Amino acid sequence: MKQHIQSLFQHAFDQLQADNVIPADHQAVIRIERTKDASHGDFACNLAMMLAKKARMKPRDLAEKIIAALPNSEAVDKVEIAGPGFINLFLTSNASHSAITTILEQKQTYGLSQIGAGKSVLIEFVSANPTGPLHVGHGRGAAYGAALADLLKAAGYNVSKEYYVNDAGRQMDILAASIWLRYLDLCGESFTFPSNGYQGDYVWDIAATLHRENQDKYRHAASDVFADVPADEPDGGDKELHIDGLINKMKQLLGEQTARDVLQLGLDAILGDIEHDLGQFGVTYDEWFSEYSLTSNNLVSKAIDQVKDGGFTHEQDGALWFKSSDFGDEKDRVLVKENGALTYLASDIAYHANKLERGFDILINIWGADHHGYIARLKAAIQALGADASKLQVLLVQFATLYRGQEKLQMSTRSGKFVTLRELREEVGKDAARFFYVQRKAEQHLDFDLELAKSQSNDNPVYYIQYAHARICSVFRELSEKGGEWDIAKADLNRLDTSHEAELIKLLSRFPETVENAAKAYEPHQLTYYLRDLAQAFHTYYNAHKFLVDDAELSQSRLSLCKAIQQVLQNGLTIIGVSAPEVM
RNA sequence: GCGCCCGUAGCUCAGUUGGAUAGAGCGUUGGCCUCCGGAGCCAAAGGUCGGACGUUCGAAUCGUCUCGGGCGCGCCA
Repeated sequence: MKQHIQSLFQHAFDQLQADNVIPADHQAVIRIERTKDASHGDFACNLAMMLAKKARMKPRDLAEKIIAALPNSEAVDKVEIAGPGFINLFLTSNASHSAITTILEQKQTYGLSQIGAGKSVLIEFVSANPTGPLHVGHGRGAAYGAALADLLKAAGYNVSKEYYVNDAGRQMDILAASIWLRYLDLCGESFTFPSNGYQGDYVWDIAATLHRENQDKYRHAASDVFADVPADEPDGGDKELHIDGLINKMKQLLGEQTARDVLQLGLDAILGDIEHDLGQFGVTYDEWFSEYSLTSNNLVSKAIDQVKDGGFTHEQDGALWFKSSDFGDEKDRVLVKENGALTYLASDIAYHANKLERGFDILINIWGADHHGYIARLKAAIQALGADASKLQVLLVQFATLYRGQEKLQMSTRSGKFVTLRELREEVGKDAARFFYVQRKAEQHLDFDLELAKSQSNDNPVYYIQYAHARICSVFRELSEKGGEWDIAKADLNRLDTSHEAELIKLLSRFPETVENAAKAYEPHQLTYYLRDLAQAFHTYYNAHKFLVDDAELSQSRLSLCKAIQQVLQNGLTIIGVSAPEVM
């Protein structure tokens, strides 16, 4: 409908240019807006005010000429000039009601858009180190990423979701060493666990598996393991040197391959746990991309060579540097350390080279806000690889602060209260968690109140919206219990003439635009506000009018409207990963 | 010190990309049918959009400066 209106104005604009009212070379973007106030009609256009200067006319005079040039349309009831020169359009009731029939015909596909047709997007999100279970801090990235993916799909994009698994590097070695040490403990060795090792219970669980499957096969005397290893921090040494010494000793005593096997066992267990957790959270991936696969296939050194061949590196202090400052980064970054080891950036460049090779049109990375300093160097890398920096969109998600009512929860591992995403889900439920995480714009700090998320009242927007859906379902249950049946053929939508109904129909017709705007801006939160508005309008309607009335034509008309509302609530909730229950 | 994000009602936040009288929820106050689900509805009160200057027909929105809060500035990942 909006497009139809726009084409009318475009026609008028062309006409006025032909008549030399507006300079022929002038280009104008015609914007049609929804009105806020019903007295301003359904749509408004500010074209007259935009062009007044060019046409050397008063806005209101120009508006009259524009209106005179507007082609006739069956959808438009009347046109008015208002305020400083707005042109307001009022739709005919038939045109308004067409939204209902459209929704009932298109069902689940109502609201889908084609603005992304033919474009492919890779969304990488969460990508937490597989060294332990997911934290509530990861939840926001998970909920936002999944909702954004579904939103972009709804807008017609071809979307792939990916989790980058950091299964190479020092953190993984520390995990492997932690598992092996716990295993040695289970074998009966006694020693002090390193202060920098992973202390969580899940490490014990993995060690127990290792012990169950291999008995004492990988056992070495603690005295051998700790011989010549630098002292730990509590003993006056350095915790980093201590753990590195233990890692080296593990590789030496077990051999590289066996050490990798231990690592792999831990990795599989933890990653399996993460995948299961996210699955329960309604978040799934198309690809789990292994960082280790990059190194083992030599892709990292290949990527470094590519950057080097482009002339974007230099050597200094025995290290190889990437001249990212050539592309606007504050300073250059190390790719290969003095000791020959690769930096995280090096494998990240290889990873993004791989993403580019796979031919995506848009690469979206969702990161925690604390990583914003990293954006410039990665964008620099994209350019060094010969691609356009704008291809990479890094979306930052601010931190969420957990509250229990007034009480702010400390999310430290040590406090032991409420740390994992699983606990959050178990406490407040998937729907509430998903909704709360996406109801704020990503760049807003989020206060997540557990009490509110659990409360069953108007305070809680999730239940409020779901309740609207369930209520409609309940009306139809009541209808069939009374032996009635919904049949739109027996409806006359012109009977929907109350202000409540006009408001609802207007909201329903706005859904496709809302999806489009939210997708363009990467802002799923726009949907949460839309859904709340729609639910509220329905609850108001419900209290003001009865649907199951003796007047069959009226009753069928109202039921048709209800059915359309139910459909849109369902479509919207689905995009943000929240269920639309028939009973609550 | 430099960079990024945020400052809107007592609290938590929207604000259709520069439009008409700045909107919701919570909280406060007062109301609602023996009725299709009260997890609901109606109403009232509540504002110098952090501040200043600028851009123009028009600014919460754009620009400069300034104040306040969060985060980041490793040969860590």
